[in-house]
Amino acid sequence: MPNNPADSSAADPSGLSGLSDRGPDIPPPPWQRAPDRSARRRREPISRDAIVAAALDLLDREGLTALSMRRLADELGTGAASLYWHVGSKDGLLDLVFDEVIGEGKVPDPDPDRWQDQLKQVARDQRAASLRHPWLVRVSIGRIPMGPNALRYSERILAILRAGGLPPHLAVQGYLLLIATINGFTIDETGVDDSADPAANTSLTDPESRQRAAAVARDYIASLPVAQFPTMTALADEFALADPDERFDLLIDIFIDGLSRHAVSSPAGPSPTSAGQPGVP
Amino acid sequence: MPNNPADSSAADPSGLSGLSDRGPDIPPPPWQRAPDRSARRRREPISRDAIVAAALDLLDREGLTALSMRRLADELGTGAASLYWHVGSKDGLLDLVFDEVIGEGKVPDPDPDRWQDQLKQVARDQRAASLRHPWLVRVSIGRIPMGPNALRYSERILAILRAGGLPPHLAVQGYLLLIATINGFTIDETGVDDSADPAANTSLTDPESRQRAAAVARDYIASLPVAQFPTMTALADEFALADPDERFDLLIDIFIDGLSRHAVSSPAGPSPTSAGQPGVP
DNA sequence: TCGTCTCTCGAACGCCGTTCTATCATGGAC
DNA sequence: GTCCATGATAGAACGGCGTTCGAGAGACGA
Repeated sequence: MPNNPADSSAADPSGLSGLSDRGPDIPPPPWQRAPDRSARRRREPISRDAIVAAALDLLDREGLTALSMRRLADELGTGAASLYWHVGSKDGLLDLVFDEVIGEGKVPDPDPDRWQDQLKQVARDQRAASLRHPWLVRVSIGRIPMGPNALRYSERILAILRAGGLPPHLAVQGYLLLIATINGFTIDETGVDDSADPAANTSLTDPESRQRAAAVARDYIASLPVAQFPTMTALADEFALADPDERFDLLIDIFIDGLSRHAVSSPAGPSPTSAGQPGVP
Repeated sequence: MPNNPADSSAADPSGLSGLSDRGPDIPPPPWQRAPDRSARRRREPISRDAIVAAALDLLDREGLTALSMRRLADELGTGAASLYWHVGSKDGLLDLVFDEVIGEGKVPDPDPDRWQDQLKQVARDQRAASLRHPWLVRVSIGRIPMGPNALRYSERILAILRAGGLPPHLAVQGYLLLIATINGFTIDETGVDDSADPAANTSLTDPESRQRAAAVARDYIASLPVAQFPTMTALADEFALADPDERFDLLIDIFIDGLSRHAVSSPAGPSPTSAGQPGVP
């Protein structure tokens, strides 16, 4: 009789479910741990939200390359196969994680007089989020943002563009281009990969190591043959002085100013109420 | 050529790599074929250029996911381990492939009166190259372009910017932003991945399937609750009409026009000969 | 002839995403 | 109280990946 019926009520209440390990009364060998199942069993059923939260945590802690289904399952104290019941695939999981992070972004209610400043602030916030989660842009690459949070996000940005007087066509084009422009800037700002292991995420946050890397690049460019690279060698210092914050501000200034000038010269009716939508004045 | 990348430093943390199976002097059993080695031996030594060419061919034919070291070695009639003697790593190989493709791009000699048109043409050419090689932008992501062709490419673009009268700082910033902007646009234009297998690369080239995908997106957006998404539902048709060519032209118009206006309002001396470089008038 | 150097490559290591399948726990139907 | 459908877990395996190791083949100068 393999199990004591008195104390095993939690583990095996049916009593003799007996089978699995063949012989009727041969106890399972000690080296293959069949028991203790009750300890971890019914730990509490992992939920899809818990998986997404753990994935987000793991991504922020160790970066994109550290996220594997096995590793994530370990983090949750379960097996990799269990995750597939909840999220379908790794790509599906990344869909959920992406939409979760997009939900962090706050977009203000449209103010027609300040639409350009509002857009610039949205752009800065988006870049800040991408620096906070260096894996974000890379995850977003092949992904059409159609989660609920992404839709809300798009809705509010488009509302700002329409409130600013941009005609429908230019509003949509401008929105798509704004996102693409921000991503294009941020994607090579977020380095090769991620924090790796020992808080070595120096390429982004630490200004000193960035300074050092810039100096190396400058020295290399300056060392090129002048006859073949007259312009670059003359501009070598400028490569070292490149400040990402300043460059990003320059980019969105160029973009939003240019977009607004295209707006006034657009032939389409500038009245934003042409579509009869209630939320946009 | 003394560039053997194998430095043979300790790569086995467990230490005990030597063991597994083989005995000291047991001859190989006849059923495991040691011979016929002479038949394929000295086929002709594969070169680094041949590897790069084969990788480029494989990428263009079947896309980024199809490129693995094993697959590429098969393509060359050799073993995967052989490639590592020539290219060091897959990443090193991608460096070479990337620089090879960058070398395709032709940048005109600077014409001070036409610098904006010249830059726009460079941008269009770069986008065309990224559509011709849909894997290009994805390969370029974590990669600092420092190969010989990339340096020549940068030199010529910077020469155009300087010839246009942009001060040194703005020329470098504008160059970096131009590349980032083009990449940001092209990266989500080149789809999820690649041609996969049966000439199914419909997402980019075939206008009909793109039309159909746009119609699906429009219908989905139009089906959203109007109360929650007043702006998006009103603009649903615009999402279907989005023409990438037109959108790209709009983007570089906005960018180059904005850059040129920043140039004239810049405090730095606009004389392009201030650095004493011979190649730029 | 010998030794050294360049180059090839089968085998293995440790990872990956994913699937199969056996199993357990639970709760409603009878 | 018993039975069964269902939700959920997870070990084992499959095929593939990048990379390394070590044995060896050929070329070539001494």
